[in-house]
Amino acid sequence: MAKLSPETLRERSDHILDAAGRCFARAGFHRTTMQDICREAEVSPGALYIYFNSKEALIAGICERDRAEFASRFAAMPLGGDFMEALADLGRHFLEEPLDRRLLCIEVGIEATRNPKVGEIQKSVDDFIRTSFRELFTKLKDEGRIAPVFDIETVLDAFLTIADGLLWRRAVDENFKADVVLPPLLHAVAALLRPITDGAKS
Amino acid sequence: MAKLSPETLRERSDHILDAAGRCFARAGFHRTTMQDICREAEVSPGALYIYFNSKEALIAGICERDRAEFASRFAAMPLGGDFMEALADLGRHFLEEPLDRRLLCIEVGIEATRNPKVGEIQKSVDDFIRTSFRELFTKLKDEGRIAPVFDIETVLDAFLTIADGLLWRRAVDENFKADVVLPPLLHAVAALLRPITDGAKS
DNA sequence: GCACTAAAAACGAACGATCGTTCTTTTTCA
DNA sequence: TGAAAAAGAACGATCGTTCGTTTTTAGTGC
Repeated sequence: MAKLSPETLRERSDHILDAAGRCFARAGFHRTTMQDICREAEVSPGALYIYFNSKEALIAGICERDRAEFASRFAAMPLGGDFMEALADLGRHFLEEPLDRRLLCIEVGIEATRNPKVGEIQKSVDDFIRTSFRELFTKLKDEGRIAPVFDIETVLDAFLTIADGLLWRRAVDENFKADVVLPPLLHAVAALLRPITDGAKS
Repeated sequence: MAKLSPETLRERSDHILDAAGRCFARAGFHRTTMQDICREAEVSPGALYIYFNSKEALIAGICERDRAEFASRFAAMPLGGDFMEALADLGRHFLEEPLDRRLLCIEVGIEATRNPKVGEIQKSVDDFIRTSFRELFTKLKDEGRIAPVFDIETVLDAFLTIADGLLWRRAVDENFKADVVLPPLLHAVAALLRPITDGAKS
């Protein structure tokens, strides 16, 4: 008796995760202390350790949640109609995220190269994104709506590299302006995909 | 009397910096301990602190040296003749760096967002690179060798974002293959610059 | 060229601070 | 009221750094 309801448990765990996310984004994984997170979440160490039994678990938790959110947001993107316009929308949406999340994204990416557990989580997002775009590009090619000069896998590599450039720059460059870079980058991507408009070459 | 010659001092300081660089690349700035660096350099803490009086100084030293090396290497690049070929060379050269340096590059970039001293160093590299390419693109445009659709500054932003994508991916993606991504990315960059070949539009 | 010397360089045990984590106590709630 | 949840002082480990000691080194007189 006196066990908190699953919803309450989930609520408090999320609350701590939120606080941890802010701390990690602010100072990086290895410079934020457990005390920092406790202070940010207004929770005692004892309470924190009920929900996460190590700092590692907290990092993994952040990564996992970040992954899930990104995947679901990405999956909800409508890539059916005018796909170049949809890509632009995706880009804009992607670049409107708060600074917290931007830095966290980078932080996770680096941690993934050194922490196997985080590495696995990160890999699953990467695979998800790659697969999603591969399917899209393949479909578009099969339907004759694009005529890429390079094969799909190569175009995919280049496309994802450009996307990573945005990922990096939006986090690191304080003067970053989405509406400036997005048009030329979409132009560059169009050169890779070579979309067919009205059956005539562009 | 019995003071070491400036060359010897420089030698040993470089030796420590080398070791620190390897450690930092391996585990990141904030997870490598001074003991790690001492072990790697085969030097006692006391000796290390003669050459660098804090961990901060060591980080700044690494950044500074990295910056200088990159700048000089970049400045030595021949961008005179066929500039698309020169860009390809630059890219290949850039992507052949050892993994150590790749991860260090990313590490420095993040540290720059949180450590003012590193931030200044990083900014000076960024400015140098941006200025170099701005001058190149402006010259090419004035000479009628390129006909970009967007203005120079916008093209520059997009170009540097793509370059950052390479910077990130070559460090983080273990399956990264330079010879696969480089051709399509150069194709994309060409779409931005629109080089003029033999006076005819491509 | 060789002992001698004084200062610089290097050593490495040890310091205080702070880290992640635990544990005893107190509070909260079904 | 009894067990779960939260609190927060305290733990051992480890961090960056220091400091008393030893070793090395370049200059000196012979």
